[in-house]
Amino acid sequence: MDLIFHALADATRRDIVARVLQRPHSVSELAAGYAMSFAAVQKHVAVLERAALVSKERKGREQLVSGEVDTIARAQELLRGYEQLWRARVDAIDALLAADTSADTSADTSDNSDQRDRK
Amino acid sequence: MDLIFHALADATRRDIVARVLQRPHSVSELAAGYAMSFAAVQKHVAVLERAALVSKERKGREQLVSGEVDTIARAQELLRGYEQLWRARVDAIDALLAADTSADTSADTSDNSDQRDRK
DNA sequence: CTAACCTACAACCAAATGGTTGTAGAACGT
DNA sequence: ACGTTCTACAACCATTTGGTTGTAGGTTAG
Repeated sequence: MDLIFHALADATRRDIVARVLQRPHSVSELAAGYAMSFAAVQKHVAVLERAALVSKERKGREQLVSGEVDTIARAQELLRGYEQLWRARVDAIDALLAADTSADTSADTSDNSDQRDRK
Repeated sequence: MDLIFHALADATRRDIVARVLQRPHSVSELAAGYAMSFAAVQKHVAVLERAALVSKERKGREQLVSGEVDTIARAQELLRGYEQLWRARVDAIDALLAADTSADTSADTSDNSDQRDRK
């Protein structure tokens, strides 16, 4: 997972991912689009490949680079999990507030409010 | 965006994010959970703060660190955009295949296939 | 006031990153 | 067979990163 996010933490690499998701590109085809040496682009592709965000496939003398959407989905699910953690916290606060505003009708509300701060 | 993904490319920092999304923690409270010095955890928090993934708020002599869910949502949307690019490509291929199998009925299908490889 | 605690920041160090150039091997066109 | 093209990899360099220790400033407790 470290590899995935590290690979995405660079604008050039994100641009490469966006390109090869639309259609496979050869390495030199990709390199032509950036103001840096061929070897530099090659290294960026290697970083993406190490993170399984792209895959290379020999096609004659050139190497076709394609995007791996499954890996992107995995990263997305992790972020979604974080959002869920946050949502659970907000829901707990809301429940607490709701119990507070209707405290005059029910006698004791402390019996069901202690399962939210469990570690 | 570089800052966000770079900040998430470390297991310790991701763990910190998960913790403070559930409830705010002080820096020393966070540092107690990891096998490294206080200053190291402080640096990790600084990286997360620079990426706007967490925010600090003075509370007496300690500093409360909270998670910023909006920034997480922004990163998630970027990944979702990548998935959309991929999906558009697959749809185009499907359309191409569908046109291919029914090619004997329609004469030419190449007139509307040139707006997808624009830069 | 003094001691203990939480935080901030600087200096330092080993290792990784992001770029360069150069060399070398395969595959293709003529 | 030969030159060109595409790719891989090594060596090198400047900068950043992730960790350490040490010092110093505020804030709370006694």
